Amino acid sequence: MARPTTKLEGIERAAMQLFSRYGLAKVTIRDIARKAHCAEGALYRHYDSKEKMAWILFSREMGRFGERLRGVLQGSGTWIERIPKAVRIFYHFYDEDPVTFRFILLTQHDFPEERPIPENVNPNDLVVRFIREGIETGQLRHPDPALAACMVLGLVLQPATMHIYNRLKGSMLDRADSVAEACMKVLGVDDEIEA
Amino acid sequence: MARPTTKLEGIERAAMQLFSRYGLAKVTIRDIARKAHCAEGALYRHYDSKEKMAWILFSREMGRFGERLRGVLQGSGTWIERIPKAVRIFYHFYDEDPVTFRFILLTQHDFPEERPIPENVNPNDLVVRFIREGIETGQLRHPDPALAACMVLGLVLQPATMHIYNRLKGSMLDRADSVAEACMKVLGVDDEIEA
DNA sequence: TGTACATCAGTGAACGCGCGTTCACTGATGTAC
DNA sequence: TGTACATCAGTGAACGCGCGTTCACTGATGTAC
Repeated sequence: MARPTTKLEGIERAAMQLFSRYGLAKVTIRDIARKAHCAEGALYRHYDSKEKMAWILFSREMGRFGERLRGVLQGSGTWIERIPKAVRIFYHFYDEDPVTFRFILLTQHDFPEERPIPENVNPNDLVVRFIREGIETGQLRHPDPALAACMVLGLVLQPATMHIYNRLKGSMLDRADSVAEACMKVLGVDDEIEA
Repeated sequence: MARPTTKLEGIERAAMQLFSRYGLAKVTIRDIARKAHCAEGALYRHYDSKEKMAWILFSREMGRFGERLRGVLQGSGTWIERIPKAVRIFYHFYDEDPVTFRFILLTQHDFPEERPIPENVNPNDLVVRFIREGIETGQLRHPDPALAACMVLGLVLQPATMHIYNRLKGSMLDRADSVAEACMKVLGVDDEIEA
């Protein structure tokens, strides 16, 4: 983590760190300003309000991650190969930038329904679409793609959540293959690589 | 849902409904009092503070659910049979009392570390213990019980979370067997009942 | 080059709203004798 | 049975703290001529 080069960068970094640790509601503008070493008013040179700032940060980071995930789920390689790749995207992100990952995970439910995550970066939608593709191309049979998507997503996210609360320790990326295998079992595309 | 018979009951019901919908931070004492048709001061005849009230409600409901889950996970029947039973406990609870379920799911991360869920009702701990039992009795081989527990728990909870946000509709209990099957696949105890 | 003006990020004291909480009071119920 | 007192849930106006936000001001940078 390089030192912030502009005030704005410092404000955003401080906000993400505090939000990811304490949640939107418990963090005040003064907290952010103090951590970013600037005046409270500085924040309002860049954002209309605390709530809008939080949303802008959230949607930007969620957007970036969603793009990466989409790149893999709709990318090259066979359909099955993309599953472990996708899990690795999640856990690589978690290991590399835990602050941002936790920020996304913790604050995702704090925004009202008027602020939905765009469909083409929403992980749940991306996974649903991926599973539909698997069904259409005959890689997979499943009566309920929406349910299958939730299950697989929960399978991947819950270990990360538990890592945040110290129930799991160490690298998440090291667990990616193990989790990916579980995903394939759930989807019923377990091709017995366990040799 | 019968009508509340005492003021306290009405306050608690109103609080749970509002908390489960908007989260702890966004609900005010006035909101609760208005919904419960009582004065704001009434709340303080029963609780020291808003925060303590929330914690008391949370730990009570989590405790009740944890007891039920423990009853199944440590109960009668073969080890494998307890898996679908446990999933049904979750989803039966969700269908029967969505307000309480959502309240637990939504507010679980709002309490500081000084207020941990007791180990013998914490679902994650219960599942870890259940999986350890499976390993010890040779029903199951798994290198990492903590990880397996997270995965299975996520598998079960994420569909409920998605139901809250309207990505899934209808009965959750109807999906219990489907989800239980996925759990067994993840754990590697799939005994091909798919006849 | 120098002068005048515009722009804009940043400052931090001040503002004022909203919230959790308090408190003097009420009325109902229970208890002692 | 009646009287005196204690207890306690409930009331709602009032309090005051903490917070998001504002605003007059500063200093740096850019632009026109």
